[in-house]
Amino acid sequence: MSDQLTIKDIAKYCGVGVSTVSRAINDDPGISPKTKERVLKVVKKFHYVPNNSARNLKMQESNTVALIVRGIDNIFFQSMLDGFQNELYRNGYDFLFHLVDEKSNVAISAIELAKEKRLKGVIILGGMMENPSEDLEQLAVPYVLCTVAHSMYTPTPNVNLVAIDDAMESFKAVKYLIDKGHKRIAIISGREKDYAVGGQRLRGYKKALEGAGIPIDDDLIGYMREDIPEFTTENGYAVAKELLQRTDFTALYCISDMTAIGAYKAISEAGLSIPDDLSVIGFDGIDLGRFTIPALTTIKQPKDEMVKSSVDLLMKAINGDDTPRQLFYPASLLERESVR
Amino acid sequence: MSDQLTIKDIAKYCGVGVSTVSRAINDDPGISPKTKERVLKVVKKFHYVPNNSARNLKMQESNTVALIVRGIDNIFFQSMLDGFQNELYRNGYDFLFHLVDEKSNVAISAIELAKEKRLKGVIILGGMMENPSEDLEQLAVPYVLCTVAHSMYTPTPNVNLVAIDDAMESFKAVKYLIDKGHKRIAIISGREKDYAVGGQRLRGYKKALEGAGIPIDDDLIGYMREDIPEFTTENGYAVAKELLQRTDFTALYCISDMTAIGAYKAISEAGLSIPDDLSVIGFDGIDLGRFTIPALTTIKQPKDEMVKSSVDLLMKAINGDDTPRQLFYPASLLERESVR
DNA sequence: CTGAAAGCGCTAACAG
DNA sequence: CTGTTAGCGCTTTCAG
Repeated sequence: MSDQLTIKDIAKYCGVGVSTVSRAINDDPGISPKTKERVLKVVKKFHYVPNNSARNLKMQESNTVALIVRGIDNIFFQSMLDGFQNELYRNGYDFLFHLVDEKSNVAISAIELAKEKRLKGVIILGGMMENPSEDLEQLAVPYVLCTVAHSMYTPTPNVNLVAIDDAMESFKAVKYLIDKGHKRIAIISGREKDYAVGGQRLRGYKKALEGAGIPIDDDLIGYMREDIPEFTTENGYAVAKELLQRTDFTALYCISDMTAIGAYKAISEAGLSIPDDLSVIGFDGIDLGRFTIPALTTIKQPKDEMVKSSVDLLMKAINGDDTPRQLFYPASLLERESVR
Repeated sequence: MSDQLTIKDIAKYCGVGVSTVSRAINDDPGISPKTKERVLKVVKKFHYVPNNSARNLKMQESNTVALIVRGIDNIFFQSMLDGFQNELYRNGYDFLFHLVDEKSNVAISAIELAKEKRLKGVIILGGMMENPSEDLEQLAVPYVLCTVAHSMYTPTPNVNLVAIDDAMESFKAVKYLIDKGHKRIAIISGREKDYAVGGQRLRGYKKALEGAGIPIDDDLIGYMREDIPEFTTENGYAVAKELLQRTDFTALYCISDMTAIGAYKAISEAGLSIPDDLSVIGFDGIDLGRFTIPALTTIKQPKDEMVKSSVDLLMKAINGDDTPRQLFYPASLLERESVR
């Protein structure tokens, strides 16, 4: 717990100027190997590390792209992190992961961070943004929104966007169930007031039912409980339990894999078996779904492609291409063992 | 994508000095309400956000404590995040979560971050540190290590430490199995070269067996595969499968709950049933374990207490108490349904 | 109550 | 090759 070392201290100790120290630690070619070695030895000896605030402040630009995520609990997003990091590295950029807490405003965090770190670009992952181009107007660097939801009736915003069509994919899931002969299909949807991802997926559910001439029964619609974190196993368990007590059905559509895993438990406790008594389909395609018993049939989001093309879009934008693009990727039906 | 606004721009636009703007945005009392309002209106109008690098550089101190974690994949650590954040807020500190990637050195990241952000304190969560007090010598602020492992034979380091006794708790798990009458008990351990958490837990396993006069059979020891991320469901699945093919046993001890979940799958695929044919016990006590079928019996780490006392220790240290303490918490056996 | 000016620690001209 | 110095954007004395 010694006092804070600065570049000056190192310079003084070595009997050189601060710029020489700076050159040494930054691999600047304009320094003699001897001096460099001498300086670096001292740096190491005292474990000197430069102050990044000073560095960031001075540097006109960095080589860093930040990935900003709100809330860590989403396991689907977590599984994309590595991909982003690698893809960015591959493109020669440093990667900065920045978590913003649930209460904070993502847009403002992004703007702050961009200034602070002189970012080259920003990728925002997940969450919901009503007016991206407006909220992010002060974001002075290129950015792309990856699976950022906007509310149902907002026209596609004028920004770089990578996403899936939640309503359509949801439709696909339910259609699949219908094609399998199911008529009474329950859903574990998002929160009742969710007009973003949850709302869209619920919309797809209703559309599929209507398309097949099956009347919508409100008893079959379960909304995630407000008193339990969203999209969690626990919430899925609680809602499935309610559903099971309230009414009958032969298939259950869970708008996220994690909630489906909770539903498994409720179903098992009800003495029912999957898929013999009840079919279950999930959404997301997380790895865990391979290991549930039975393995979870689900709608798999093409996360690798989404990661890759998010980065590609950002690279384009960084390199001066200022036409924003909206890329919607098709998800795929992953048939495993939970539907019959 | 306008140009970067600085405090000067705002000052100029308002026709005031920069210090006045600074006072306005920092709620400094020494400013007339009128001017303040006028300035803030302009700030809002242009969506001005100050540059944190400049701010951090200038500020002599912050009010921030950082939580540093290496690698996000550990679901057990994830479940502690919220607790840390709340506990720190409750103590009046800002919370900064900082993720360092697998390749980087946690100690250096901590030192850098402390300088950059003028941190008040640091909590390091998880990972492994051979010589904490040495590696962190340049960390100029108080810190505590929470569940940071050190290798088997290192004496307890002279730092603030909150942890469980991995070997002892592991012993407890295996002892429980033995008391239930099991003699052939397999283990899914960490990587073969893991001398930290994995090694300790393996040690506890061996000790329990020896204590009961059961000879150790290397065939019963499964090491996590090197080609699959550690402590994952996938790894648990792969190792359990190998174990099942290689030998017979009536109980399986998995040193992490996530790997146990993978083992469930392998066991199911082998046509065996839990706990009738095979008992399984995990380690960690993650929420998911409640929802597996059958619910997972496990050793539950007292994470809430560990979080709270990590923060307490840090508060003490920040307030001048410079006696480092090592707190080892007892874990508890959580009997659910997977052992018989 | 307000503005001018110093300086946080660093990098990058620039001059030697 | 090396040292001196300006200045990144901000907060904070210090005068007014």
